[in-house]
Order: sequence, then C-alpha cells, then structure tokens
Amino acid sequence: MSGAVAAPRKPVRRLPPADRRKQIVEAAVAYFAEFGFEGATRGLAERLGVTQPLIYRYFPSKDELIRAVYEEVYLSRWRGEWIELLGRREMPLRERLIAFYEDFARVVFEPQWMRIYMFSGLRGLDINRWWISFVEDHVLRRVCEEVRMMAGLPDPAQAPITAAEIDGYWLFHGGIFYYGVRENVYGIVPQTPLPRFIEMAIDSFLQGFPATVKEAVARQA
Amino acid sequence: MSGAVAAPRKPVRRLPPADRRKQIVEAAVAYFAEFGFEGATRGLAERLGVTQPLIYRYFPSKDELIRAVYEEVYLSRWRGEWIELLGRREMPLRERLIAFYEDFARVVFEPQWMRIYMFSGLRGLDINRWWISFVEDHVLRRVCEEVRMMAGLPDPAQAPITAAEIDGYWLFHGGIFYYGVRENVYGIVPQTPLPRFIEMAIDSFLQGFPATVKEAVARQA
DNA sequence: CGCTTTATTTAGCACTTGATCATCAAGCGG
DNA sequence: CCGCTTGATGATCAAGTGCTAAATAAAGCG
Repeated sequence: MSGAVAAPRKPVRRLPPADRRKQIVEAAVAYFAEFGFEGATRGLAERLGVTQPLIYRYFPSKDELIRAVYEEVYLSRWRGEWIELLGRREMPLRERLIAFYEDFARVVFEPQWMRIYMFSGLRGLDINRWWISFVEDHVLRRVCEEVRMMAGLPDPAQAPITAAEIDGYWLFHGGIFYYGVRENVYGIVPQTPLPRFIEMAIDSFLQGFPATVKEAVARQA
Repeated sequence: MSGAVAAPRKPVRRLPPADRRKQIVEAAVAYFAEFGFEGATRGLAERLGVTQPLIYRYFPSKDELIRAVYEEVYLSRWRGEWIELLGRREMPLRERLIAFYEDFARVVFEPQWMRIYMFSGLRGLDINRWWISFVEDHVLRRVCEEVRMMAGLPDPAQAPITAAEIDGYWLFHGGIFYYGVRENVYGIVPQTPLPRFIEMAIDSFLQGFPATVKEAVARQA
C-alpha cells in the first residue's frame, strides 16, 4: 500500500492467449456462479478489467464460454484418486467412506461448484444427467460393491449390483449432498459440523444397509 | 366440440379483476418454473393470450408478481393437515411417516414446485431460508418429537429436541427430497418407484435413529 | 338507447443484451 | 528503430427488456 497514487491505466494488457483464456474461464465460473448463466458478458468483462468484445475473441459465443465453464467445474475438479480411495480394502470401509466424503465435500460443497451445478441443472441440458450417472457409476455403484465385499455378500462380478441397492444408497448420498445445498446455496448454518454429519450419515448407512441388501439377495435367490 | 369453426377472435376478454389476477399468477408459476425468473413478461403475456402491459395493471412490478408466485407456491400449497397427521399417535409412526411423505411428495415433487424452489433459492432472497426453517419447525422437529415418544425417550416438553437430532433427521429428509430433485429437475427416471423409496427411507431411519438418540441422551445426562 | 366505468390494447421510451467490425497499439523479430 | 503480427479497444447494431401513458372498446346501469 504505497502512499502515492499510481496511474489509473490498465496494468496488464496483451496477455498470451492461453493465459487470457484461462483467466476468462475462471472469472466466468465465479461470475456465472453468482449471477447465473444469464449474467451479462459485459459484467464479466468489467470484472476482468477488460472490454466485452475481447471475450468474443476467445469464445465464438456465450454458449461456448458456458461450455468451457462446465468443463472446468465438472471435469477438471473431479479427482481420480477418489475412486482408488474407495477401493482400498486394507482400510475399513467406514474410514474410506468418511475420508472420501470429507474430500469430496471440499470440492463439491464450494458455493461456486454448488451454484453452477444448480444453475446448469435448471437449464436442462444433458450436463447434469451426465454428472449424475457418472457419480452413480463411479461412486454409488463402487460403494455398493464395497459393502457387498465387506459384508460377505455375493461378489458383484457374479451378481451385479441392483438398481435397488443403488437407489438405496442414493438416500444417504443425497442426504449428505443436501447438507451442502443447505449450507452453500441457501446460506443455512447447520448446527452439526460437516465431519460429524458425515460420520453420522456413514454410521447410519453401515448399520442398516448391509442387512437390507442381504435380505434382498436372499429373497431373490 | 361443434363442427363449425368459430371466429379466431380472443375468446375471453374483460375478466373480473380477481379472476384475471389469479389467472396471471397461475400462468406465472408455470412460466417462471420453465424459464426462471428472468423469463420475460412478454412471453408470459403471450401465453395468457393477452398483451404485456395488462400484467402491469395487476402487479406494479415484475418483482411484485414474483412475490405473488412465491405466495402461491410456498404458502397456498402447504397443507395444514400434514402436521396433524404426523401427530396422530393412535397410528404407528412408520405408517404416519409413510403417509406424510407420500402426500408431501405429491405436492412438493411436482416439477413446478421444485423448479420454483430452486430458482428462488438461487436468487438468494430470504424465501428459501424461511421455508427451510418452516419445514424444520413443522416437520423435522415434529418427527423427532414423535420418535422420542415412540421410543420411550425423554419428553420433548422437558428435554427439548436438540440440534443434533434435527440435523440427524435432515439426512433422511434431505435424502428423500433429493429423490424429487433427481426425478423432477434433472429428469432422471429412478428405478425404484417413489412409494418403495419412501418406505425404505423410513425403515432405515426408524431402524437406527431411536437408538442413536437414546445414546446421545444418556451421554448428556 | 346513451352514458359511464374500466379492462384491455397500441405505441413507445430508456436501457440492456449478445455479437460484429474496423481501428489501435503492445511487443517481438529484424 | 522500424514494421508487422495480433491482443485489445471503440463504436455500433438488432433484438429484446421492464415499464408507462394515452387510446380503445367491452360491459353494466339508468
């Protein structure tokens, strides 16, 4: 904070294209998370300290910019290690699940992520359906498999995970997710801190779910 | 359905103000549910078969119209009987909960209701916080009280329901709610039909929750 | 019927939106 | 230091936005 006032000129101009593009996408994530995808490109440009037509040098249309935002949020924030973590059988399932959800929440419960998710869901394009089936395949199904193994139930390789099992686990996954919605979209301050909530959710799950599956499998056989 | 074709003139004009107002609000619920609150008043008017300035005869501003939409969705669709149903102790709690959620879902899982809820949540006004604390007070707390009574736990009148209990129940309530989001906002078709999902959720809940509360109460005393 | 009331329309203003294009100037190679 | 490439700007368009005020015409009453 120097005392003297500097010239009010634009301090940074003429960035290398790759840098500028990245800068625009990151600002767009924050901007659209705040105002929704109907937020004006002029507002975004102003926030970047840049004129609005510049955006159109990097993206042929607003829709294309939005696609880049989707990519940044949905793809580049996904951590491949999560899958590996869920399958690490030398660790008790309970610990794996708790570790996974604490890390998962660190990314997904960010207001930016949550709001982009909800805005994009309401636009009704396929992104959210894609994400949900992605999560279903890579998280929910995986968890159901691990429960099978842990509880000495039929190997998923032989008796595939049923839709009922996945929907059953959706109750818990959705319940945890909704904690993030309450906190980071609606601005509620839950009394129970997140780690405790996660722990409680996992314990509720592990307490009842394996027996339910066992019963369902037995009935089916 | 008469055979002859009628004049293509506007069939209804000059409605009594109360009727027209109601008609506008109802169309606005459907319209904003579809396009979000940034949907244009001209589009809404067109859908009503009416010119756009007419809307401004009934509502001084678009914001005021949106407020009327909130009232229609949040207030007028709430059923007072739900509270009474939850407290009907001559009926087993399991049955009460199942009946409640089936009826609650009939209203709340409607795409219109869900989308208005999400759009209004993202606008960040107080409506959603109000709704959540309303539901917390009238549903979640009530359910926790009924669990206390059913399980022979301390009377809520003497030992008030704790935040931990309510947050604990949020897991299940949120999990059920999220089924509606998947189905009616994201357009997923869950394999498990809603009544079965509700039943499963309630059974998971009743199986573990009372013991958890009992333990927490004992630890506290 | 004629008259008054008022629901509804026509016309339009001020402003914002996504997008385009000619122009400018930063910064590098020579 | 010059000149060229190209990142960035200024000016602008056409379409749309919320909202207003005056004109129109449907309906009720005497």
